[in-house]
Amino acid sequence: MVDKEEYRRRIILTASRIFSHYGFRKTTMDEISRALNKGKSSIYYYFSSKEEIFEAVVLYEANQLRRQLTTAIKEVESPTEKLRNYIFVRMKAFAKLSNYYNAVFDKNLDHYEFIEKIRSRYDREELAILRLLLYVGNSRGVFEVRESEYTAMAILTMLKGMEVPLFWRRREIDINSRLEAILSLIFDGILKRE
Amino acid sequence: MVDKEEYRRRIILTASRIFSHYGFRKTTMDEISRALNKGKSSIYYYFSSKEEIFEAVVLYEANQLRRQLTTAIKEVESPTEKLRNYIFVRMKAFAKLSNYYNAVFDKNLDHYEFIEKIRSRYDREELAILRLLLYVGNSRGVFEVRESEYTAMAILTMLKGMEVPLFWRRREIDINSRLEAILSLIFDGILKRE
DNA sequence: ACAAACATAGAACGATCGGTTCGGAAATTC
DNA sequence: GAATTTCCGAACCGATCGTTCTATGTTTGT
Repeated sequence: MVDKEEYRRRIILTASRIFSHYGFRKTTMDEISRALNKGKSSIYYYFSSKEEIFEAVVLYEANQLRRQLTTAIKEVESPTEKLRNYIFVRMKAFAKLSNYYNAVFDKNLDHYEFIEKIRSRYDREELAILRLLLYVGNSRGVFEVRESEYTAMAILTMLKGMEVPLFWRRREIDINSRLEAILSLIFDGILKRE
Repeated sequence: MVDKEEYRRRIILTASRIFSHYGFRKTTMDEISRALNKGKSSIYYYFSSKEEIFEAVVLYEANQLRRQLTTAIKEVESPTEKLRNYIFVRMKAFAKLSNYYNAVFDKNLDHYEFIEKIRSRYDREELAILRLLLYVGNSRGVFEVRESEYTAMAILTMLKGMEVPLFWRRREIDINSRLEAILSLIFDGILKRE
């Protein structure tokens, strides 16, 4: 292999697929290596442990989500639609981002530290984005928000509140209608009534 | 618990859900019992081993499929639609019936005997149904088949041939278009051209 | 009320599994 | 052809998992 970094990427992609299906615990190094047509011990040349692979996978997926979110915002113009897109993409993504939850809810995996680190960094980013969206909408006269910081936090709290039940409920319809409900709630409390 | 048989059923249902997600090997007795809010060893009062549970699950799902197929045939009138329905339901069901394949393709599970038994019985049933469909279509002048027995076997062989790749390919579109292709092939070779 | 049966579960056990290490063999680079 | 990179089989060992055993609670029949 010419580029070591490229091969690490391949491992991350493959491991991600298996992790997302079986979770951290049930995924074995043997499976990962077999999926890559390599010997089990060869993986250790690129990653020093199974956990390190998992960390890389979670980080990778977090970055994926970040990109999805920013493009979703840029896609539309009006602040209303930006916020709407943001929430939709976020929720849909989290519904798929099962690795994350497999790890968080696997009580036997008590090494959350790095996940907590990613999560808290992520929270700050999300908060900043939401505040920006609110601020722009405010100055354009579309929103009417006094304290953008706390409103952003309130919205984020709502979104987070939706994450856990999202994990249990399977029906797509349910997710969509719940999203619509949340959205209409947020907008009715936010939109300037003329 | 009043009815022991009822509780066996509950175990089968729960185990089926877990097996179909994780496969035979990765599913632990502990998980099954936890999902039932019971102690691990309590399960052994109803089933004598993990394999016995799995056998019951496979049998249960096979019966489920049988029912689906017969109702799918009864739903429509014309022989063409009957055959069409039959093949569609069969393929869709097999795509979902992952337990079966998890077992068959898990090379470490070398106790196929009971699966082979179910399978061969199933083959005979399917063959009989297909022959009947062809026979009825024939006598109604919709099909033109000389040897319904061998034609039925040929169709069954085609269907079986589709099962394995079905297991690897993920895209729904692909399955559908392949199904259509198979169907049009079968019908063009079967339908009486006037 | 009290056996007999039914139902449950905690503890322990032996076998297997699975993550990791290590030494060295291929393959590639210089 | 030496040096470096990449790969892997074998082995280690702690954890895991299916199963058994024993004991305790719970229902049923009389």
